[in-house]
Amino acid sequence: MTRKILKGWIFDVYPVYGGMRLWFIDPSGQKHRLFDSFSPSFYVGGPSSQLKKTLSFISRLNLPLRIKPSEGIEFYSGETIPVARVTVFNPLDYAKVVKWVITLENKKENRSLTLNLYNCDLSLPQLYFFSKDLFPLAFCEIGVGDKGEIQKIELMDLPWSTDYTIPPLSVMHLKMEGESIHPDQCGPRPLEIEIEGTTHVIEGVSERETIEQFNSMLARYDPDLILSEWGDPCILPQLISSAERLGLPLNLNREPSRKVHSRKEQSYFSYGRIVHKAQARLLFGRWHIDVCNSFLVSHTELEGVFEFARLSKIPVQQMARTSTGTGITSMQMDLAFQENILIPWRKREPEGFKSASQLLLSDKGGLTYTPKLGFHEEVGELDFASMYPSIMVKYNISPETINCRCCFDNLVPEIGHHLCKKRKGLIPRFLKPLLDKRTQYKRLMKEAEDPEQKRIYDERQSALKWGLVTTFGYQGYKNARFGKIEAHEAITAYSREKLLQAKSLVEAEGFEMIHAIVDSLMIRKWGTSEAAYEALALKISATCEIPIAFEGIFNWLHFPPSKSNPGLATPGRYLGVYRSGKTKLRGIEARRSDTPVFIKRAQLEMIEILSAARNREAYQSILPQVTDCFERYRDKLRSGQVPFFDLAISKALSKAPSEYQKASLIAIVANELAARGVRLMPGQTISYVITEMKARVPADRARALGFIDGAWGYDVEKYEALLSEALEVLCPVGMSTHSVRVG
DNA sequence: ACGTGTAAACC
DNA sequence: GGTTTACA
Repeated sequence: MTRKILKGWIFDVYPVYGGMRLWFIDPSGQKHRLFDSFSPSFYVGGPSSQLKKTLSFISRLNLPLRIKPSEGIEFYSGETIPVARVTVFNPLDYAKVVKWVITLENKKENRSLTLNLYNCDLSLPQLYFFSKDLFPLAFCEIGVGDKGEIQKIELMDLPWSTDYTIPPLSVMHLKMEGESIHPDQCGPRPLEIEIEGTTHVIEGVSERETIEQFNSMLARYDPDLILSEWGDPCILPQLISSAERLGLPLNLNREPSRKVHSRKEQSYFSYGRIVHKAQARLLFGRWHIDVCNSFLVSHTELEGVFEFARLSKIPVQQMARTSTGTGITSMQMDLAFQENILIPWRKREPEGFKSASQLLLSDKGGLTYTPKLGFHEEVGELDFASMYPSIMVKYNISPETINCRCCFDNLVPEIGHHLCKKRKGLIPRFLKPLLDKRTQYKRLMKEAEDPEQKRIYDERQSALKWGLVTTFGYQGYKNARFGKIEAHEAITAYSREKLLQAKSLVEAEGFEMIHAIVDSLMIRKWGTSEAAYEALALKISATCEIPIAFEGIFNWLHFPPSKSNPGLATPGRYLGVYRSGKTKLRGIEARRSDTPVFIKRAQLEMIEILSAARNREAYQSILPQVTDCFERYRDKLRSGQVPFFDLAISKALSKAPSEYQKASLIAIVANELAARGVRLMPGQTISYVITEMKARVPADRARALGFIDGAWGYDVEKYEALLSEALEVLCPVGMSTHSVRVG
């Protein structure tokens, strides 16, 4: 038996008969199709008579499996309990066996006899990576037999490493020609493929030729990654169905004889909001990532997906399409797995009893103050860094440590909960290295000289930030595997205490509060130096026992009046410029996803002009320049020459088009699209241009971006009004004489 | 398979 | 005043 030694990266892993297919890429970019034997296990616990019956049933299933007495740590109690370990020899049988046990359980009438299942609802790649201590994109050395069977894997990499490398990937970019509009929501356009710096447009040819050209492109370049725009909901399904119809092969997969895996689209209701997940097309031995169908790609680029895949041990294609919540849950499950903690199948712990007075106190969330209205100079900002995760680590907040059976004296402020002092919780143990890794990336980012390296570190730290934020959110989510509402309440209770402590400290030092919200303070004492702020931050950190950082001093900071209550400012809508020249924008048009790019561009340009102002007088004297800028944009609008794409407003549907009661613009356009045969699911985003806001016939008020043509014009007056609003937030009361009113 | 509260814009 | 969407 010849034996080859390979060095390289784990690229893709999925179950095949008797084990896992493992695709490996070596430093020269060569791909290796390997096999690793693997038999996944799950655990069953519960009353022994019940357990015996169930186990004797599954042993009669006629599937190769082994049942062995074993033990594991129960998550909530921390006690070691006896369980039966069921090992399924063929991974392809695994889901079947688990399902049998679950259906058997559901048939039981007597609920008190219900069995507990553990480690049973993980995906096979996750189970494989957890049990073999490997992870996606891990660099390792592999001993391979002559049939591609893996004999030995030596890991030369760690998920917690910050200086890892990514294999050399050949990337094919796949999209429809032109602007990035959902292909279902516009007319037909030719396919555009870009690879190795060349762009190919497949245009004006038959379906057959399209498939043939696409196949030859795949054969010629053999890409590792197909990076598409709308590949999940449109391009791949169309290619696949034409190939099927014409009886042609379509070699999207590297694994021969495997069909492309399809996941159906779905809309689901989650806490009063409809979320839409587009259908997905996943490949075997090759990655397909739709940049329009990935939260992580759109917020952190590919580096964030790689970082998350390595830490969560979820394969790259799946990670790109899943939520950060699923990612962090997988990281937590991995930690539990390594410590022999049994991973609960479903959350069964009922919420602890809460009295009415507790209810009033505990459900308050973070503190929010009403900011001081208007224009301010010399305001300093202090932010608690990763406040919620720091609190969870510092106070040992975790579902199994909150209201433990032992430490009744270790009370959470305000609310009646207490926390364990004896056992370190899973969540803090998971968070500590995550917080540290993000700190490291932020430091590396500052030190890096190469801008490309800087970008990579920035994307990775930003991915970890999403992980940290979600960990807090998940504590309050009723179906979270490792979450508990009481833990959520404890975190916000501590956060309020910290902010109040910080507030009274700065006020005692003679600072005036301009604004404070959750983890951030904006304060002023005329003439305070940066060094004095740094000293103040140290003092607060010492008192509060969690780190607060000095962010900078604002040359100016403006809280515009609320539109519904002009006497008050709103906490979520402001803009300012630090002495460093950096701007901070919150809640204004330029930050909103439903603002047309034309308006965004105009507002950002006006803010850019204002960012030169160092104080009130300068701001006031620059305002005429802003007015000039505004007029330039206004004239462009009036000329009628602004492209529709720049005027498009994008919004998410909250219901099916026919269910809208009011003829809002989004309802009008959703119905227009539906009439054109576009299938729209709640949660999907649509884009439209306002054609005539006051048209008597609702259908004339707005048109879908993808179907609007030169016969239509846009509503100049309406867009001018939007532009004026974008200007207005920049004009503080008392300085407004320079602003131009349009009407 | 992410929370609650709030603002704002429209019909 | 109700409905709808978006943001922190």
